[in-house]
Amino acid sequence: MSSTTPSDQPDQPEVVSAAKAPFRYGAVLSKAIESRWQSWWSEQDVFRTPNPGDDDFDATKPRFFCMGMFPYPSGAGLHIGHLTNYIPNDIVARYYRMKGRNVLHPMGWDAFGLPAEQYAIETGVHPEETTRNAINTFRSQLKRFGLSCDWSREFATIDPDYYKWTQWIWLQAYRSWYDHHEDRARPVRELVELLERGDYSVTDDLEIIEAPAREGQRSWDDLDHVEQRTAIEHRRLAYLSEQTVNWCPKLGTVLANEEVIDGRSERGGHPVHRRPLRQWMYRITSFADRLLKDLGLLDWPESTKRQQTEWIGRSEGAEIHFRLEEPFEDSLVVYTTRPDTLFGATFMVVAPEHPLVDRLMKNPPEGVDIHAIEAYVSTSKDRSDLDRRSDSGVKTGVFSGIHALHPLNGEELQIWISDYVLMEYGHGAIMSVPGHDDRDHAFALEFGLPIIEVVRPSPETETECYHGEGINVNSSSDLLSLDGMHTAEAKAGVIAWLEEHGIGRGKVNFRLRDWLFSRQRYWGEPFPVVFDEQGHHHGIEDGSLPVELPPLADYEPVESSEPSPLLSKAVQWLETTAGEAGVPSDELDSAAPVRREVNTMPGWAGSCWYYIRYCDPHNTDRFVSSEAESYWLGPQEDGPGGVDLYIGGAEHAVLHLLYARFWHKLLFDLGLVSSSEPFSKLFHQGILTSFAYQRPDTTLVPVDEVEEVGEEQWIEKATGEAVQRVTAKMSKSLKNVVNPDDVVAEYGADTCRLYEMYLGPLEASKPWNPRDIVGVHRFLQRTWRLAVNEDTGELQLADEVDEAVEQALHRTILKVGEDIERLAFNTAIAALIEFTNTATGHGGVTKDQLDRLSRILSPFAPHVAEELWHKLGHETTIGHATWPTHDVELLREQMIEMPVQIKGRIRSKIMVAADADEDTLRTTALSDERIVDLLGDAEILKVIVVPGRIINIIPG
RNA sequence: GCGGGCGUGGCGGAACUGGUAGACGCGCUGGAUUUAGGAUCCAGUGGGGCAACCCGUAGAGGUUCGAAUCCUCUCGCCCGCACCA
Repeated sequence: MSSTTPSDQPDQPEVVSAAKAPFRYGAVLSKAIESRWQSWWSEQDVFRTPNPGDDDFDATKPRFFCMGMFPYPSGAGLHIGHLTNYIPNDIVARYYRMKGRNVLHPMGWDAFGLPAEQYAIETGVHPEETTRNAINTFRSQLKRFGLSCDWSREFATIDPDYYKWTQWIWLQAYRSWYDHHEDRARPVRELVELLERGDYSVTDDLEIIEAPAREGQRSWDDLDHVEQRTAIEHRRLAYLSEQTVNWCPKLGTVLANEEVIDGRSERGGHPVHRRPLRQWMYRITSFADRLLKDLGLLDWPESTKRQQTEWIGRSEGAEIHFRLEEPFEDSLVVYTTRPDTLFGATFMVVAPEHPLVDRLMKNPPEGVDIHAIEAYVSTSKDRSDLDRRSDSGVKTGVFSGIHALHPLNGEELQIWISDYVLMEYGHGAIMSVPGHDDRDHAFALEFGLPIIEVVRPSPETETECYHGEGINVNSSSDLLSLDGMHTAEAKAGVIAWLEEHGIGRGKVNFRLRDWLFSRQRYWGEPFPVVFDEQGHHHGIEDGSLPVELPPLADYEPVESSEPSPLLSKAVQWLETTAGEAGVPSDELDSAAPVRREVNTMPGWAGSCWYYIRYCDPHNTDRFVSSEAESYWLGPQEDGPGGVDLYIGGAEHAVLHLLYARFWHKLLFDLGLVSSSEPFSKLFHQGILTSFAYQRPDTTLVPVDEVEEVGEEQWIEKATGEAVQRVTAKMSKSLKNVVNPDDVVAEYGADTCRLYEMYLGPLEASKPWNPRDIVGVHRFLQRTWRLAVNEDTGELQLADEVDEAVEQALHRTILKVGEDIERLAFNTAIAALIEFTNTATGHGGVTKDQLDRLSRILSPFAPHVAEELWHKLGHETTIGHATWPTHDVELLREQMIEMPVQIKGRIRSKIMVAADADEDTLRTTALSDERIVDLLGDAEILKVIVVPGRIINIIPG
């Protein structure tokens, strides 16, 4: 590394008021220091991280890969909340670098997606341009904070060099299937081999089964080309499917389940309607069990693991076949988690979308009131999810006119149609047990259906609608008796009986659904797939990637009830030939006309694997080299591998964080990455709030519409009414967003970094109070003054080591290191402040002490630390200095003060040798003057001695 | 409704596996210095009391020699899920 050091003196401050102390640490000086070192770091490429294979790579060092969730560059620019993500990362990165690790600390941009497109529509400027501008703004704002990122690894998800591989990964899924025997994803060609060999076979419905063909079943070779295609389609991990989807007319696109909250779009809060549509899906459900199980390997916040657990929603129960009455020959299949309550099933309910309902309407049996059914089905179709949810608990429904037979007692059970049963879960049909399920209970009461009690908490206790486990009653027939059994036993009993009679089986169910992956928007990755004239899809060969997003002048969505992908406007682009598009020649003749897929990928696509690309961002041959991948992401002794520390907002708990895990597992199965999980340790930073003003009716008033009229008193300008100051999440509409540039201008970046970390625990939501910033600024000022003469700018240091200062420094080195490792930056900074105060009171620090102090300060305030470091004569960056060591011996105090309690109340304090044994402590405490006085001649029953902690005397 | 988390000075927050509650910062009070300061330095700062001492970690109980920390109930706030059978 070059030793060129910029001039030792900062630019001469210009402000008159500073004339008295031109080298006092303040806005002017901090700015000079910060810009000097920022340019030096960047010119000298100080934080470039060598990769395995590079000349300057040191393979003996352990790695540390830490990153924040990359920002979505918006037109509004960086705000203070972004920094709660990137500053902690930078502190940790700088710390581990000093502790001798190879630190990978990159930055990039999440740049495709809806908000950028909407912003472009609002401003009339193309998203490519607005997004590039926003990236430039974000980059320079972030650099102003002195982040020690390796900027040479920067990329954006909209770079064709990047999304080429996003498309490539999608193709890996498209070309894979899930082997449930081996519990892993495998290439489709291996599935074809299994079918060709006859190990696997195909049913008449073209479903692949993992067993050889049975007598009379057609073999793979007997199927025609289209049939073979269809069979494979049923297995691809990226597949086209006609599904009921969440269509948001306002956003002009469909949305994934994860993006719909309470029937509204997660972004914008627009109503979402359910409608059938043919869309690209990801078979994430195949990974459900592993996504759930492997949470156990992760050092993640419990709340996030819980959210993913609930989202995946594993439940154990049974599938039960109820025979339909004559003339139907088949049965109605239901899923239940309480097979033990089978004797309590008094009717059945199917969802309005259930196939049985269709059959009834097409071919109504005698006596069925078809009009009522049609009316009900059509009403529920029009109702959104939001309307369907009956908060009041009132249930709607209609009798289908037909019955099913209870498998155990032969009773005829009415089959009802109601939208409280969801087609998407289980089989879209339930057995209703109104005695033990609230919803069934409400339905039974509404429509006067029978209720039977079959479980009691104890044999004597009758209850109204008991959901818990207990003892079975009223559960006997000629075929089976469960009476007197406990719930677990009864469940097992029913399942065993069902399996024995072939009318049901134990079954594990998941709430997780497959991931709807297409969007009808412009600003996203195009799918690397085309359709031939028969409508069959063909993946694009690797060599023809990326499929570049065509420039489109008119990307305004048409608000309509019919989804219409914007890319269908790019007529030139979408009509092409197989050869032009890159369809393998053994699939289609190169001259064959094809149409490109006009849907685009959702905003989540690019963020599903960007951490992998950071390891090797400029690779043109592979998405990542295996050397780089296994070094930076490979498994470690203490975890599954992946990013060592990932910091980001909790709002991504079941979106990005679940999707990325899914992609990673897919890549892992295909041997493309070496770890089974992407992020071994995850941390959520808390939200920053700031002052907002509230009317008496609790509505909030924008900050600039409020005037301060006295101490702690504010009025709304427009009305003159008093408003109350509260803290609220920063938002554009409340105009209470803090711009980091303003803080930097007033105090400098080091102060801003320090303040933001000093506010409180990283994970907590905390209020931003500008009044408090001055505290940490003063700390930097005092630390500076501790070592630098404010008139001359020269170092002024103590000659003699003061033992108290030396000991305090060792204690601080230890404390700061420990606190950084547990991400407790607020207490680390408090320790630094304490040290500076101690040193100030003891005549300052020596040169050697300043050397160590600047090193432990440097992760937090890198610029001022770098300045001090160079003043000490160092010529390379402090960022690569080693972390100072602490002497354990020195930390051990000779004499310590110990509290002495009588009956748990502190009555005195004694000075004792730190290593005094229990007897000595007891004797010293009992002979303490005050203790003797207070005890008088009372008998002493007991003395509790906790060495180093406390002595507690219990008199009689 | 279900699940989870959190309630500590005027404010932000400290307090390791139960062991001196209030570290550190803001604010406030007094003093020093300065032509002046929203600068700096020193001292003080949970409440009550002259004091010994008493009371204090949302509230009420409990366990313990000892509880902010563990247990039970109540209240308040925040987050997640929400007809998933």
